[in-house]
Amino acid sequence: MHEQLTKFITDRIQLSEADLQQVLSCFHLLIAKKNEIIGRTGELSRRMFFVNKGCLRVYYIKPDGREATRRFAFENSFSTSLTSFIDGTLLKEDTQTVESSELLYIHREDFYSLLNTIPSWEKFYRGFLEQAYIINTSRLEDFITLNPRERYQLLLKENPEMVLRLPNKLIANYLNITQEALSRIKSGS
Amino acid sequence: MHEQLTKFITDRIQLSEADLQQVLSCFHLLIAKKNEIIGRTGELSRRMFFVNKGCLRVYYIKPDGREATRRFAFENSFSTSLTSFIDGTLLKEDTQTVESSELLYIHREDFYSLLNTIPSWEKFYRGFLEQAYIINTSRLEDFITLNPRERYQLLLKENPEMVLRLPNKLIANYLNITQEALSRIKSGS
DNA sequence: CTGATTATTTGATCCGGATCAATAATATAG
DNA sequence: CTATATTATTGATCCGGATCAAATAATCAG
Repeated sequence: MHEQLTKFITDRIQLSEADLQQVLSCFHLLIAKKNEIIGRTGELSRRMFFVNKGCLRVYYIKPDGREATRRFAFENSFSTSLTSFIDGTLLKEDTQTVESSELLYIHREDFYSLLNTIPSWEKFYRGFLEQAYIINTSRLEDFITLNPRERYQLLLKENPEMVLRLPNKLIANYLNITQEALSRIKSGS
Repeated sequence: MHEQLTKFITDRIQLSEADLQQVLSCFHLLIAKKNEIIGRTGELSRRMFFVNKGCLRVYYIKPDGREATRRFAFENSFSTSLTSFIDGTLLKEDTQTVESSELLYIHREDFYSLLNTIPSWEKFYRGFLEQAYIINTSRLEDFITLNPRERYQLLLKENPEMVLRLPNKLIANYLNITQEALSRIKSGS
Protein backbone atom coordinates (compact mmCIF):
# COMPACT_ATOMS: atom_id res chain seq x y z
CA MET A 1 0.00 0.00 0.00
CA HIS A 2 2.92 2.35 0.65
CA GLU A 3 5.18 1.31 -2.23
CA GLN A 4 4.55 4.31 -4.47
CA LEU A 5 4.87 6.74 -1.59
CA THR A 6 8.07 5.08 -0.42
CA LYS A 7 9.55 5.40 -3.87
CA PHE A 8 8.45 9.02 -4.10
CA ILE A 9 10.15 9.88 -0.83
CA THR A 10 13.33 7.84 -1.20
CA ASP A 11 13.81 9.21 -4.71
CA ARG A 12 14.10 12.62 -3.10
CA ILE A 13 15.77 12.26 0.28
CA GLN A 14 17.90 9.78 2.17
CA LEU A 15 16.30 8.24 5.22
CA SER A 16 17.20 5.50 7.65
CA GLU A 17 14.80 2.57 7.63
CA ALA A 18 13.53 3.64 11.04
CA ASP A 19 12.91 7.19 9.92
CA LEU A 20 11.20 5.98 6.78
CA GLN A 21 8.91 3.82 8.85
CA GLN A 22 8.14 6.73 11.11
CA VAL A 23 7.21 8.86 8.13
CA LEU A 24 5.08 6.14 6.55
CA SER A 25 3.28 5.50 9.82
CA CYS A 26 1.90 9.02 9.62
CA PHE A 27 0.05 8.27 6.38
CA HIS A 28 -3.46 6.86 6.34
CA LEU A 29 -5.43 5.30 3.53
CA LEU A 30 -8.49 6.97 2.07
CA ILE A 31 -10.55 5.28 -0.62
CA ALA A 32 -12.87 7.76 -2.28
CA LYS A 33 -15.44 7.35 -5.00
CA LYS A 34 -15.61 9.62 -7.99
CA ASN A 35 -16.74 13.16 -7.29
CA GLU A 36 -16.30 13.07 -3.54
CA ILE A 37 -15.29 16.31 -1.94
CA ILE A 38 -12.40 15.66 0.43
CA GLY A 39 -11.57 19.26 1.29
CA ARG A 40 -14.12 22.01 1.49
CA THR A 41 -13.81 25.79 1.30
CA GLY A 42 -14.10 27.33 4.74
CA GLU A 43 -12.95 24.27 6.64
CA LEU A 44 -9.61 24.01 8.37
CA SER A 45 -6.78 22.61 6.31
CA ARG A 46 -6.00 19.33 7.99
CA ARG A 47 -4.52 16.97 5.45
CA MET A 48 -2.05 16.61 2.64
CA PHE A 49 -2.83 13.92 0.08
CA PHE A 50 -0.65 11.59 -1.91
CA VAL A 51 -2.41 10.10 -4.91
CA ASN A 52 -1.81 6.37 -5.27
CA LYS A 53 -4.49 5.99 -7.88
CA GLY A 54 -7.04 8.31 -9.41
CA CYS A 55 -7.11 12.05 -9.74
CA LEU A 56 -7.85 15.10 -7.63
CA ARG A 57 -9.10 18.48 -8.72
CA VAL A 58 -8.52 21.60 -6.63
CA TYR A 59 -10.77 24.53 -7.45
CA TYR A 60 -11.93 27.90 -6.19
CA ILE A 61 -15.62 28.67 -5.95
CA LYS A 62 -16.46 32.15 -7.21
CA PRO A 63 -19.13 34.36 -5.63
CA ASP A 64 -21.59 33.45 -8.39
CA GLY A 65 -21.08 29.76 -7.63
CA ARG A 66 -18.95 28.95 -10.62
CA GLU A 67 -15.72 27.07 -10.21
CA ALA A 68 -12.16 27.88 -11.27
CA THR A 69 -9.75 24.96 -11.32
CA ARG A 70 -6.33 25.64 -9.92
CA ARG A 71 -4.82 22.21 -10.34
CA PHE A 72 -5.19 18.52 -11.05
CA ALA A 73 -3.14 15.92 -9.19
CA PHE A 74 -2.63 12.50 -10.72
CA GLU A 75 -0.89 9.33 -9.52
CA ASN A 76 2.34 9.79 -7.59
CA SER A 77 1.88 13.40 -6.70
CA PHE A 78 1.09 15.26 -3.53
CA SER A 79 -1.76 17.67 -3.32
CA THR A 80 -3.02 20.04 -0.71
CA SER A 81 -4.30 23.57 -0.45
CA LEU A 82 -0.81 24.63 0.49
CA THR A 83 -1.65 28.25 1.16
CA SER A 84 -3.93 27.19 4.01
CA PHE A 85 -1.79 24.22 5.00
CA ILE A 86 1.17 26.52 5.57
CA ASP A 87 -0.40 29.02 7.90
CA GLY A 88 -3.40 27.16 9.23
CA THR A 89 -5.95 29.52 7.71
CA LEU A 90 -9.29 28.30 6.40
CA LEU A 91 -9.42 26.61 3.03
CA LYS A 92 -10.06 28.90 0.08
CA GLU A 93 -10.67 26.05 -2.34
CA ASP A 94 -12.35 22.67 -2.62
CA THR A 95 -10.56 19.42 -3.35
CA GLN A 96 -12.55 16.80 -5.19
CA THR A 97 -11.89 13.36 -6.62
CA VAL A 98 -12.35 13.42 -10.38
CA GLU A 99 -12.09 9.64 -10.58
CA SER A 100 -12.50 6.97 -7.94
CA SER A 101 -9.25 7.31 -6.07
CA GLU A 102 -6.93 5.68 -3.60
CA LEU A 103 -5.22 8.27 -1.47
CA LEU A 104 -2.76 8.41 1.39
CA TYR A 105 -3.04 11.41 3.62
CA ILE A 106 -1.01 12.88 6.42
CA HIS A 107 -2.35 15.23 9.07
CA ARG A 108 -1.00 18.73 9.10
CA GLU A 109 0.28 18.41 12.68
CA ASP A 110 2.07 15.17 11.87
CA PHE A 111 3.61 16.67 8.76
CA TYR A 112 5.02 19.62 10.63
CA SER A 113 6.18 17.59 13.60
CA LEU A 114 8.19 15.40 11.22
CA LEU A 115 10.10 18.57 10.36
CA ASN A 116 11.32 18.69 13.93
CA THR A 117 12.00 15.01 14.46
CA ILE A 118 13.48 13.99 11.10
CA PRO A 119 16.11 16.40 9.82
CA SER A 120 15.95 15.32 6.21
CA TRP A 121 12.20 15.89 6.20
CA GLU A 122 13.03 19.59 6.06
CA LYS A 123 14.81 18.86 2.78
CA PHE A 124 11.81 16.93 1.56
CA TYR A 125 9.57 19.86 2.39
CA ARG A 126 11.98 22.24 0.71
CA GLY A 127 11.83 20.22 -2.49
CA PHE A 128 8.07 20.04 -2.23
CA LEU A 129 7.79 23.80 -1.83
CA GLU A 130 10.16 24.44 -4.70
CA GLN A 131 8.18 22.18 -7.01
CA ALA A 132 4.86 23.64 -5.92
CA TYR A 133 6.23 27.13 -6.53
CA ILE A 134 7.51 26.27 -9.98
CA ILE A 135 4.22 24.66 -11.02
CA ASN A 136 2.05 27.55 -9.86
CA THR A 137 4.35 30.21 -11.25
CA SER A 138 4.43 28.52 -14.60
CA ARG A 139 0.64 28.47 -14.53
CA LEU A 140 0.55 32.16 -13.61
CA GLU A 141 2.91 32.84 -16.52
CA ASP A 142 0.58 31.00 -18.89
CA PHE A 143 -2.37 33.14 -17.86
CA ILE A 144 -0.62 36.48 -18.22
CA THR A 145 1.23 35.69 -21.45
CA LEU A 146 -1.06 33.41 -23.48
CA ASN A 147 -4.55 33.58 -24.90
CA PRO A 148 -7.02 30.67 -24.58
CA ARG A 149 -6.01 28.99 -27.84
CA GLU A 150 -2.33 29.21 -26.97
CA ARG A 151 -2.98 27.87 -23.48
CA TYR A 152 -4.75 24.87 -24.94
CA GLN A 153 -2.01 24.21 -27.46
CA LEU A 154 0.62 24.40 -24.76
CA LEU A 155 -1.31 22.03 -22.52
CA LEU A 156 -1.73 19.59 -25.39
CA LYS A 157 2.00 19.73 -26.05
CA GLU A 158 3.21 19.49 -22.46
CA ASN A 159 0.51 17.34 -20.97
CA PRO A 160 -1.37 15.39 -23.63
CA GLU A 161 -2.31 12.64 -21.15
CA MET A 162 -4.25 15.16 -19.11
CA VAL A 163 -6.25 16.26 -22.14
CA LEU A 164 -7.01 12.65 -23.07
CA ARG A 165 -7.85 11.55 -19.56
CA LEU A 166 -10.20 14.29 -18.40
CA PRO A 167 -13.53 15.46 -19.85
CA ASN A 168 -13.49 18.60 -21.98
CA LYS A 169 -15.56 20.38 -19.42
CA LEU A 170 -12.79 20.09 -16.83
CA ILE A 171 -10.00 20.89 -19.27
CA ALA A 172 -11.91 24.00 -20.32
CA ASN A 173 -12.33 25.04 -16.71
CA TYR A 174 -8.63 24.46 -16.08
CA LEU A 175 -7.86 26.75 -19.03
CA ASN A 176 -10.36 29.26 -17.67
CA ILE A 177 -12.58 29.18 -20.74
CA THR A 178 -16.05 27.76 -21.45
CA GLN A 179 -16.48 24.29 -22.83
CA GLU A 180 -18.04 25.82 -25.94
CA ALA A 181 -14.89 27.83 -26.53
CA LEU A 182 -12.71 24.75 -26.05
CA SER A 183 -14.86 22.75 -28.42
CA ARG A 184 -14.39 25.42 -31.08
CA ILE A 185 -10.65 25.64 -30.48
CA LYS A 186 -10.35 21.87 -30.90
CA SER A 187 -12.33 21.86 -34.10
CA GLY A 188 -9.95 24.57 -35.31
CA SER A 189 -12.49 27.24 -36.11
CA MET B 1 23.92 49.60 4.99
CA HIS B 2 22.78 46.21 6.26
CA GLU B 3 20.32 47.35 8.93
CA GLN B 4 17.13 46.62 7.04
CA LEU B 5 18.40 43.27 5.87
CA THR B 6 19.54 42.37 9.38
CA LYS B 7 16.12 43.18 10.74
CA PHE B 8 14.44 41.20 7.98
CA ILE B 9 16.50 38.13 8.74
CA THR B 10 16.49 38.28 12.54
CA ASP B 11 12.73 38.84 12.53
CA ARG B 12 12.44 35.44 10.92
CA ILE B 13 15.18 33.20 12.28
CA GLN B 14 17.54 33.04 15.22
CA LEU B 15 21.21 33.36 14.42
CA SER B 16 24.40 33.67 16.41
CA GLU B 17 26.24 36.93 15.83
CA ALA B 18 28.95 35.04 13.96
CA ASP B 19 26.43 33.33 11.69
CA LEU B 20 24.65 36.60 11.08
CA GLN B 21 27.93 38.19 10.05
CA GLN B 22 28.65 35.30 7.75
CA VAL B 23 25.27 35.72 6.11
CA LEU B 24 25.63 39.47 5.76
CA SER B 25 29.10 39.13 4.28
CA CYS B 26 27.55 37.32 1.33
CA PHE B 27 25.50 40.36 0.36
CA HIS B 28 26.83 43.07 -1.94
CA LEU B 29 25.56 46.55 -2.62
CA LEU B 30 24.15 47.52 -5.98
CA ILE B 31 23.04 51.06 -6.71
CA ALA B 32 20.92 51.20 -9.83
CA LYS B 33 19.31 54.09 -11.63
CA LYS B 34 15.71 54.04 -12.71
CA ASN B 35 14.87 51.63 -15.52
CA GLU B 36 18.05 49.61 -15.38
CA ILE B 37 17.67 45.97 -16.27
CA ILE B 38 19.44 43.90 -13.65
CA GLY B 39 18.32 40.47 -14.81
CA ARG B 40 17.71 39.59 -18.41
CA THR B 41 15.72 36.80 -20.06
CA GLY B 42 18.03 34.08 -21.35
CA GLU B 43 20.85 34.80 -18.94
CA LEU B 44 21.81 32.55 -16.06
CA SER B 45 20.10 33.28 -12.76
CA ARG B 46 22.93 34.42 -10.57
CA ARG B 47 21.55 36.72 -7.91
CA MET B 48 18.79 37.23 -5.41
CA PHE B 49 18.02 40.84 -4.51
CA PHE B 50 16.96 42.50 -1.30
CA VAL B 51 15.43 45.93 -1.85
CA ASN B 52 16.76 48.52 0.59
CA LYS B 53 15.24 51.37 -1.31
CA GLY B 54 13.36 51.68 -4.56
CA CYS B 55 11.34 49.18 -6.50
CA LEU B 56 11.85 46.26 -8.84
CA ARG B 57 9.59 44.94 -11.55
CA VAL B 58 9.80 41.37 -12.80
CA TYR B 59 8.16 40.70 -16.15
CA TYR B 60 7.90 38.19 -18.95
CA ILE B 61 8.49 39.24 -22.53
CA LYS B 62 5.95 37.78 -24.91
CA PRO B 63 6.82 36.61 -28.44
CA ASP B 64 5.36 39.84 -29.89
CA GLY B 65 7.65 41.88 -27.63
CA ARG B 66 5.02 42.98 -25.18
CA GLU B 67 5.62 42.60 -21.49
CA ALA B 68 3.60 40.88 -18.76
CA THR B 69 4.44 41.90 -15.21
CA ARG B 70 4.62 39.07 -12.72
CA ARG B 71 5.57 41.04 -9.66
CA PHE B 72 6.78 44.26 -8.05
CA ALA B 73 9.18 44.23 -5.11
CA PHE B 74 9.38 47.24 -2.81
CA GLU B 75 11.54 48.09 0.18
CA ASN B 76 12.34 45.27 2.58
CA SER B 77 11.48 42.45 0.30
CA PHE B 78 13.49 39.87 -1.55
CA SER B 79 13.10 39.36 -5.24
CA THR B 80 14.49 36.90 -7.72
CA SER B 81 13.33 34.83 -10.63
CA LEU B 82 12.93 31.96 -8.24
CA THR B 83 11.98 29.38 -10.85
CA SER B 84 15.40 29.80 -12.48
CA PHE B 85 17.20 30.43 -9.21
CA ILE B 86 16.02 27.07 -7.88
CA ASP B 87 17.16 24.83 -10.66
CA GLY B 88 19.79 26.92 -12.38
CA THR B 89 17.89 27.18 -15.66
CA LEU B 90 18.02 30.30 -17.83
CA LEU B 91 15.93 33.27 -16.83
CA LYS B 92 12.45 33.40 -18.31
CA GLU B 93 11.83 36.98 -17.23
CA ASP B 94 13.53 40.36 -16.93
CA THR B 95 14.06 42.24 -13.69
CA GLN B 96 14.11 46.00 -13.92
CA THR B 97 14.36 48.90 -11.51
CA VAL B 98 11.21 50.96 -11.65
CA GLU B 99 12.75 53.68 -9.50
CA SER B 100 16.35 54.47 -8.70
CA SER B 101 17.16 51.75 -6.22
CA GLU B 102 19.56 50.58 -3.58
CA LEU B 103 19.83 46.83 -3.57
CA LEU B 104 21.70 44.12 -1.74
CA TYR B 105 22.29 40.96 -3.69
CA ILE B 106 23.58 37.52 -2.89
CA HIS B 107 25.03 35.13 -5.44
CA ARG B 108 23.13 31.94 -6.05
CA GLU B 109 26.11 29.75 -5.06
CA ASP B 110 26.55 31.65 -1.81
CA PHE B 111 22.87 31.44 -1.02
CA TYR B 112 22.81 27.69 -1.44
CA SER B 113 26.08 27.11 0.37
CA LEU B 114 24.66 28.95 3.38
CA LEU B 115 22.04 26.19 3.47
CA ASN B 116 24.81 23.72 4.21
CA THR B 117 26.85 25.82 6.61
CA ILE B 118 24.16 27.55 8.65
CA PRO B 119 21.37 25.22 9.78
CA SER B 120 18.81 27.91 10.45
CA TRP B 121 19.29 29.27 6.93
CA GLU B 122 17.28 26.28 5.79
CA LYS B 123 14.43 27.62 7.93
CA PHE B 124 14.90 31.05 6.42
CA TYR B 125 14.69 29.58 2.95
CA ARG B 126 11.64 27.57 3.95
CA GLY B 127 9.87 30.72 5.07
CA PHE B 128 10.95 32.49 1.92
CA LEU B 129 9.59 29.71 -0.27
CA GLU B 130 6.34 29.58 1.66
CA GLN B 131 5.81 33.31 1.27
CA ALA B 132 6.73 33.27 -2.40
CA TYR B 133 4.31 30.40 -2.93
CA ILE B 134 1.48 32.17 -1.15
CA ILE B 135 2.00 35.39 -3.09
CA ASN B 136 2.07 33.74 -6.50
CA THR B 137 -0.82 31.43 -5.77
CA SER B 138 -2.92 34.32 -4.60
CA ARG B 139 -2.09 36.10 -7.82
CA LEU B 140 -3.00 33.02 -9.84
CA GLU B 141 -6.30 32.89 -7.95
CA ASP B 142 -7.00 36.50 -8.84
CA PHE B 143 -6.53 35.83 -12.53
CA ILE B 144 -8.76 32.78 -12.70
CA THR B 145 -11.53 34.11 -10.48
CA LEU B 146 -11.75 37.87 -11.11
CA ASN B 147 -12.34 40.12 -14.11
CA PRO B 148 -10.19 43.20 -14.75
CA ARG B 149 -12.40 45.62 -12.79
CA GLU B 150 -12.50 43.26 -9.82
CA ARG B 151 -8.75 42.77 -9.96
CA TYR B 152 -8.22 46.51 -9.84
CA GLN B 153 -10.64 46.97 -6.97
CA LEU B 154 -8.94 44.22 -5.00
CA LEU B 155 -5.51 45.71 -5.62
CA LEU B 156 -6.75 49.11 -4.54
CA LYS B 157 -8.13 47.58 -1.37
CA GLU B 158 -5.18 45.37 -0.47
CA ASN B 159 -2.34 47.46 -1.81
CA PRO B 160 -3.32 51.11 -2.22
CA GLU B 161 0.30 52.28 -1.83
CA MET B 162 1.25 50.33 -4.93
CA VAL B 163 -1.47 52.01 -6.96
CA LEU B 164 -0.42 55.44 -5.72
CA ARG B 165 3.28 54.87 -6.15
CA LEU B 166 3.46 53.40 -9.64
CA PRO B 167 2.34 54.85 -12.98
CA ASN B 168 -0.97 53.61 -14.38
CA LYS B 169 0.83 52.03 -17.25
CA LEU B 170 2.62 49.63 -14.94
CA ILE B 171 -0.41 48.97 -12.77
CA ALA B 172 -2.39 48.16 -15.89
CA ASN B 173 0.32 45.78 -17.05
CA TYR B 174 0.37 44.13 -13.63
CA LEU B 175 -3.40 43.62 -13.91
CA ASN B 176 -2.91 42.28 -17.43
CA ILE B 177 -5.07 44.94 -19.06
CA THR B 178 -4.31 47.95 -21.27
CA GLN B 179 -3.76 51.36 -19.76
CA GLU B 180 -6.83 52.58 -21.65
CA ALA B 181 -8.93 49.93 -19.92
CA LEU B 182 -7.51 50.88 -16.53
CA SER B 183 -8.16 54.55 -17.18
CA ARG B 184 -11.82 53.76 -17.91
CA ILE B 185 -12.15 51.53 -14.89
CA LYS B 186 -10.80 54.31 -12.68
CA SER B 187 -13.15 56.89 -14.13
CA GLY B 188 -15.95 54.43 -13.37
CA SER B 189 -17.38 54.10 -16.85
C1' DC C 1 -30.62 -3.08 -21.86
C1' DT C 2 -32.97 1.19 -21.35
C1' DG C 3 -34.25 5.64 -19.83
C1' DA C 4 -32.30 9.59 -17.78
C1' DT C 5 -28.79 12.45 -16.92
C1' DT C 6 -24.56 14.69 -18.38
C1' DA C 7 -21.20 16.11 -21.84
C1' DT C 8 -20.27 17.84 -26.46
C1' DT C 9 -21.05 20.27 -30.54
C1' DT C 10 -22.88 23.92 -33.33
C1' DG C 11 -25.24 28.26 -34.29
C1' DA C 12 -26.74 33.10 -33.19
C1' DT C 13 -26.00 37.00 -30.56
C1' DC C 14 -23.79 39.90 -27.18
C1' DC C 15 -20.35 42.33 -24.61
C1' DG C 16 -15.97 43.58 -22.24
C1' DG C 17 -11.81 44.81 -23.19
C1' DA C 18 -8.39 45.45 -27.10
C1' DT C 19 -7.04 48.25 -30.70
C1' DC C 20 -6.45 52.44 -33.17
C1' DA C 21 -6.39 57.37 -33.09
C1' DA C 22 -6.23 61.94 -31.29
C1' DT C 23 -5.58 65.09 -27.59
C1' DA C 24 -4.27 66.57 -23.07
C1' DA C 25 -1.48 66.30 -19.13
C1' DT C 26 3.01 65.18 -16.92
C1' DA C 27 7.60 64.21 -16.45
C1' DT C 28 12.27 64.62 -17.89
C1' DA C 29 16.48 66.31 -20.00
C1' DG C 30 19.21 69.90 -21.36
C1' DC D 1 12.44 77.34 -18.09
C1' DT D 2 11.55 75.23 -22.27
C1' DA D 3 11.47 71.57 -25.63
C1' DT D 4 10.68 66.80 -26.01
C1' DA D 5 9.24 62.56 -24.71
C1' DT D 6 6.30 59.91 -22.01
C1' DT D 7 1.92 58.98 -19.82
C1' DA D 8 -3.05 59.52 -19.29
C1' DT D 9 -7.50 60.30 -21.09
C1' DT D 10 -11.26 59.93 -24.28
C1' DG D 11 -13.72 58.42 -28.43
C1' DA D 12 -14.73 55.08 -32.27
C1' DT D 13 -14.44 50.57 -33.80
C1' DC D 14 -13.34 45.73 -33.64
C1' DC D 15 -12.99 41.07 -32.10
C1' DG D 16 -12.45 36.92 -29.13
C1' DG D 17 -14.70 34.53 -26.14
C1' DA D 18 -19.08 34.47 -23.23
C1' DT D 19 -23.76 33.63 -23.24
C1' DC D 20 -27.98 31.61 -24.67
C1' DA D 21 -30.22 27.99 -27.14
C1' DA D 22 -30.91 23.70 -29.34
C1' DA D 23 -29.51 19.27 -31.14
C1' DT D 24 -26.66 15.23 -30.63
C1' DA D 25 -23.66 12.05 -28.35
C1' DA D 26 -21.93 9.71 -24.53
C1' DT D 27 -22.39 7.94 -19.63
C1' DC D 28 -24.47 6.10 -15.95
C1' DA D 29 -27.92 4.12 -12.73
C1' DG D 30 -31.30 0.89 -12.15
